[in-house]
Amino acid sequence: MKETIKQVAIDLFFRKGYFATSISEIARGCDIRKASIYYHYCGKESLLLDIMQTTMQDLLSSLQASLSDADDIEASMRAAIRTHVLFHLQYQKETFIASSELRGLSADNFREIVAQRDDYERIFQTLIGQGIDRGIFALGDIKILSYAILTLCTAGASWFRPEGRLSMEEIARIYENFVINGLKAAQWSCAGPQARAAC
Amino acid sequence: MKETIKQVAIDLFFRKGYFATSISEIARGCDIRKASIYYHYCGKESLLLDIMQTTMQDLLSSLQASLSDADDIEASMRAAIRTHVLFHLQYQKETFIASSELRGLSADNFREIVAQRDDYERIFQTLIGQGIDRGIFALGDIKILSYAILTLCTAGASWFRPEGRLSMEEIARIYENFVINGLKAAQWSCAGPQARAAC
DNA sequence: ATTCATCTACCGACCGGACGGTAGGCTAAT
DNA sequence: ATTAGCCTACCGTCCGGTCGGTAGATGAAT
Repeated sequence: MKETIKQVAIDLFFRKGYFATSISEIARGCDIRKASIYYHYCGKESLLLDIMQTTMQDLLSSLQASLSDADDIEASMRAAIRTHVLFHLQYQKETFIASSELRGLSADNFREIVAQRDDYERIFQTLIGQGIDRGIFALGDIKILSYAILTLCTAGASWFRPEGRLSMEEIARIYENFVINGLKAAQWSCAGPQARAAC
Repeated sequence: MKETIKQVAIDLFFRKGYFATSISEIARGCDIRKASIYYHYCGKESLLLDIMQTTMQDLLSSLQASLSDADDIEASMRAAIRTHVLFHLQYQKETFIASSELRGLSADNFREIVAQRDDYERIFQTLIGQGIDRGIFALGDIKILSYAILTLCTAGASWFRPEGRLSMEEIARIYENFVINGLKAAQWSCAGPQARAAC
């Protein structure tokens, strides 16, 4: 039942938002009464926290798993982007909640989730930095680039429709190439038009 | 006073979210009582709608103005991206609200705002399509590319801090080049590694 | 096999409080 | 005298959360 509550909450938080979803609604979705929710969860926020914690943990371990068998920087970056996008499309509801309902958390819980998010981002920033150091990627602002890349892919969860025209794999491939080429090509923009013409 | 109410609402909706903000809070921020809000606005939702309408209108006319004196496709695309990013950084609160609080609108108002958003997106899709037709941009899925580009830049409004390290112009330039090069370079990803090596 | 205590999972009823919104009165400027 | 602009006081509703209680499963002791 605890898992049922969680799934119903994920669905409602995704569709209506955390603050616009009431405990009674969640209970109705589980076919139990409101008070029974409090046997499994000590409050509304702990439900949100639970969703966010497991999502962030799964996201992080997905990334780590995908990086374990990549041998060079570009392959790692490609794997990271690909995994990031696929995870966000596959767990669309959970990731959308995790990235848009942070305001529903009290200070302590907020810090905890943001710390996990920062750990996750740091992996990308390290990859970008290594790529730049070895001349694989063009010079650029690492933080801005990481924000751009991550939010770009994360935003996929806000417009993706599973029944849509393209499959998750197709979208992941488009994004992977878009980002990698953006990272590589960015030097053109710094070097000016003559460098571009020389290519 | 109506403008004061609007500005206070923008600030609160941005910081706490639409559903987590109460009319009394807005009134407190304006130093008036709650009931006085209803002299200027007929309800909470009409406040949100007002914010969204003016934001979408300003956004659209900004884009149109920036396109009026661009002569070729690449220049138009650059201007469009630049304007899009700058607008989202400059009117960070308003654009964040407009893109994240759509669920606060009832069906009719929702349709109205989404229609404006679609008009806006269509301009980008047309530009991408023209660029592809004339061989300036690589072949690619126009809708996905437009979503990617727009959400990428829109997301800037969610992490940008005006007091931060980089100015709005610097960020706009990074994004402009990132996207343009992504659009151009995307052919590499379709053509395979040998095409990349040939460059 | 029966008893008895304990625990799990749930329930109906209720609470204080906050919410969005309304009715009607006051006041100062026109 | 009228009206714009704001006020106090209030409404019904719904919220998150608590409480005491209970049916039924479990399990050990008799």
